Amino acid sequence: MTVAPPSKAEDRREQILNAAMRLFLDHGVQNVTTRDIAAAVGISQPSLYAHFKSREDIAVKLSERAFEQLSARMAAAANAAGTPHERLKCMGQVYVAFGLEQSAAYRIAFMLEKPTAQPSEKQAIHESGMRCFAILHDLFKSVRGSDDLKTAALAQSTWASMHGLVALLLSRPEFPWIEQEVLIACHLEQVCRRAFD
Amino acid sequence: MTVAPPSKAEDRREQILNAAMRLFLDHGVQNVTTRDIAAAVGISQPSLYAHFKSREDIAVKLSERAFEQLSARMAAAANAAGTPHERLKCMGQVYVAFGLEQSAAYRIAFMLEKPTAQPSEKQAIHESGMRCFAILHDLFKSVRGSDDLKTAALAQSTWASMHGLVALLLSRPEFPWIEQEVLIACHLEQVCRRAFD
DNA sequence: TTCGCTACCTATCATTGATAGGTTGACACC
DNA sequence: GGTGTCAACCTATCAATGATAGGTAGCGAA
Repeated sequence: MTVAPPSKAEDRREQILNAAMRLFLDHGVQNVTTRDIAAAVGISQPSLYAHFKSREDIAVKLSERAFEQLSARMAAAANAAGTPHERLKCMGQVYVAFGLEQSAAYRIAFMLEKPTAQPSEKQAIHESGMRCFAILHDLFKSVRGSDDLKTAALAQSTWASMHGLVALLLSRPEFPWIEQEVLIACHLEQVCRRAFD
Repeated sequence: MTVAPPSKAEDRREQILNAAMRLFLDHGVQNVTTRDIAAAVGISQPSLYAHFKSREDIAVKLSERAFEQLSARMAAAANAAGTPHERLKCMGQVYVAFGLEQSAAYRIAFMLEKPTAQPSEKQAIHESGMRCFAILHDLFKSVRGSDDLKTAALAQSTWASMHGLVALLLSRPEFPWIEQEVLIACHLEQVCRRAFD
């Protein structure tokens, strides 16, 4: 039967994704070639195309996978105990920590210029991000008890502030930042204060 | 005398920069080739290398030039009349407007992954950005009357929030944003409120 | 004229992402 | 056993791209 062929192909796919993620993290998404990835896996470069449609496809799949983790962590923060203010702050901590840890995935999702952006691939990564934002938006809707323009504006503004810190820390590591933990704590405090007003 | 040779070379350099900026804005920084730029100017592709060290060098020069404009606009906002809160808000408006208008330069400066980042080129763009941040930082220092850790934290946090909005609007144009002007106004209001506390 | 310099050009690389087409080995079926 | 089929992989090769090598037309000064 063809019920459950835990095919070697699926294993290879995992190997490729793992190797690519490691290389992306170590050398930057833009500085890793398909030949690098293939060599890390131990196969020829064209063999990658038996498992993925393109180089970008590998990156997109990695990003989707990472965003499922982020969704889960954000949902946990949203459903945690505590005041809405505390939950929002927790969500912010989770978001920033995710961006810094999974920097390659975060870059792919939010910081890379769209190539020609095939609707299909872009759509997938877009929906991953949408699910994450929806969790934040829902928190604002439940706290404010409505879904008006102001609520959407506050949620989008809050997201922008969270993203800004992650994006700057990733793209300008040489900047004379104050101690990172202090900066993150201060930023989240500023962002969350009166966030729902 | 070699006093003032308003050489044709300098004109060509300007032509190249102008053509490159237009192409970067129209098609995205990553989707423009050196051949595209050369064709737009009407010269051969290798001739570009008589005026610029590399493709990235063109991008860096464009970015530096744009950041001088930004510095000037931010300085004007900092020295304008009004309360510190008003001046900060004005600076935010200037910053966001700049990022959206000069999106190619903004991307080059803040949103592109560093290649191997030659110290020389990276240094130049880094200093351009530093000068802009210094204007923001000075406003915080003068308002708070000190230059302690908290002051630096607030200034860096504020910058991150500003950057976040620009970066997200540029990188996710397909997101269902509320009306842009409303979002920007709301975001600046949130960021500037109690910014100095 | 002849030097030398500027601003170009054509020809050509090496590196990439991607495709074409063939080969191997395992398994099913007669 | 022979034979077909299929997945997984390979080598060879493209086209596009950034960058270099080396030559040349024009022009002003000695």
